Amino acid sequence: MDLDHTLIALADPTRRAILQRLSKGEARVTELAAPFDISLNSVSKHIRILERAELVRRRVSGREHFLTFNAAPMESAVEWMEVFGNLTKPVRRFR
Amino acid sequence: MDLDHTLIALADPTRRAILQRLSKGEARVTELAAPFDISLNSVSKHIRILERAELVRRRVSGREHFLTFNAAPMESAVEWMEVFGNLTKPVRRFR
DNA sequence: GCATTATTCACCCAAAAGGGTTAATAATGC
DNA sequence: GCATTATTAACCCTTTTGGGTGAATAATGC
Repeated sequence: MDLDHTLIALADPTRRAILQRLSKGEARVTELAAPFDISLNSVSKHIRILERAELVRRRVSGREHFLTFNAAPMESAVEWMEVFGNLTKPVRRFR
Repeated sequence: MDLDHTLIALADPTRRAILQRLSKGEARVTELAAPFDISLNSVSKHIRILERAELVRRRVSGREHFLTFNAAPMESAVEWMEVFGNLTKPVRRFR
């Protein structure tokens, strides 16, 4: 399910940090990798997982890959959780 | 982080189904396992992951383990996502 | 053309996840 | 006491994850 990909993508602190950075505006892979003490390659793999979840979109321009944040899947996840939360509250019928 | 445990726990469809069931009221391990075509043991492992995230609480009474849903971590996760979502909207200062 | 830069690909590795089976433990009913 | 029931523990197996390195590809600057 989509929700799987979204939640898996969000369940890692490095990926959440990448999203935090992207929420401030688009960035290239190298820029995203800079603050982390892991290889560029490793960051690239995280980005792929974020792309699979469609939380990140890629625009290639020449040799540069610009990444942007896409909130939609996160909004779906929130919605799912909120519907869920309501299930736990008793439904008031015929009030 | 706690958020890690919460999101990891939520990122599996079997575990979400278990939570759905628990949102309707407490249940024993065997009752939870019944609808799934996987071993009792496997369900037991899923429950452990849900407990680690504190999405599920356990009350042992004799040989029976009663499990209940605890929404708090999910609410934290929603809150995190909503704060996040707001980051993506430009801040309006001095209006 | 050629060195440089940006990024991915193809591997290797260890740890965790998700599944299984077969004990082991613990409480219950008689 | 003893069979039954509820649950976990201890293993095994495969796939995924998260990390690495080094090579390959692709575009740029000159």
